[in-house]
Amino acid sequence: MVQQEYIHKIGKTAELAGISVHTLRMYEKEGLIIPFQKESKQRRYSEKDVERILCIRKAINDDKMNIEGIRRLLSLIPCWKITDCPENRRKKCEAFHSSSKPCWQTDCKNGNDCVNCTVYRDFCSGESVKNKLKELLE
Amino acid sequence: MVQQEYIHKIGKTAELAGISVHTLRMYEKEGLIIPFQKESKQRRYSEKDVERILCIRKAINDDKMNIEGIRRLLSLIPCWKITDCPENRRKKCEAFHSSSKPCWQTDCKNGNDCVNCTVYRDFCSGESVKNKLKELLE
DNA sequence: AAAAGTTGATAGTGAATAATATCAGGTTTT
DNA sequence: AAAACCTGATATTATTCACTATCAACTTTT
Repeated sequence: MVQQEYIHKIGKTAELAGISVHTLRMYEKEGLIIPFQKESKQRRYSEKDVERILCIRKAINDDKMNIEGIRRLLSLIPCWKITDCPENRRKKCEAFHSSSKPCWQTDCKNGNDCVNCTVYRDFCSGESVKNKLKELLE
Repeated sequence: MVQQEYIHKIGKTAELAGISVHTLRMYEKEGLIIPFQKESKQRRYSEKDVERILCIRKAINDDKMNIEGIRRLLSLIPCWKITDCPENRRKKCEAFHSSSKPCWQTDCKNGNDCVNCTVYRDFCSGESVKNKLKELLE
């Protein structure tokens, strides 16, 4: 369905983002990005993914945050509110309780594919999270 | 009024927190803590301040966040909602717009003394911020 | 008057971090 | 069949980070 947006292979993506392939896989292991993966396990990235990677690099290189800090900041995204996660599901959901991992690194009980989930897709910086809070808190 | 709780001088506080006096002043310059200051400019710390310092040290030593990350995480506290900051005041307030500095490091238009403000006092970790978000988002 | 505090420098240290590189053995894509 | 990918190591690098230490000149507390 949305698969056609995932056009870049990892080598091209790394080139576009100005980093090495290894670093890209590292960001993934650290929970900062989720690529689309084909059945063959090969990764594919969209233009939006490239933007996200650049956003993360900005946080690291310009803002001087470390990866742990970025991950914990993203862990504050109120996924339960954004996805309207019902109370009984929240209770059991690691994502709701954790402040050390973003929801897409947990056992999120919302059946969505995180790659296409708005909670993952729409946030990569403190600014984007804060803006969402302003919206949600009226 | 609340001044009697600020009982420790900087040397004693550093000792209680297990760090050097210099590091304590560094945390202050970095925007992580605000000590009470007498007219003579000498700093005084409460027991709660000591706890806050230990909380910050936990984030650094155990969680491996860096100071920039902690500051930016604290910048997400929805001060405007907590203090019921009216719309016209928000507009002009740096704290409302910034995601790089906590409100107590900005020109917050709420006339409160930040040392005694709940926005400063009640939050020192991602967990405490997330818990507040849960409360405010119903 | 001595001890502890103040601001504002400057310098140094050890550990951690982000990132690159490379190897191996295998699979997928082109 | 060659190029690019995969997982999973290991090693190395340069930089940054948090922190300590020390100096100076001055002020406050005890």
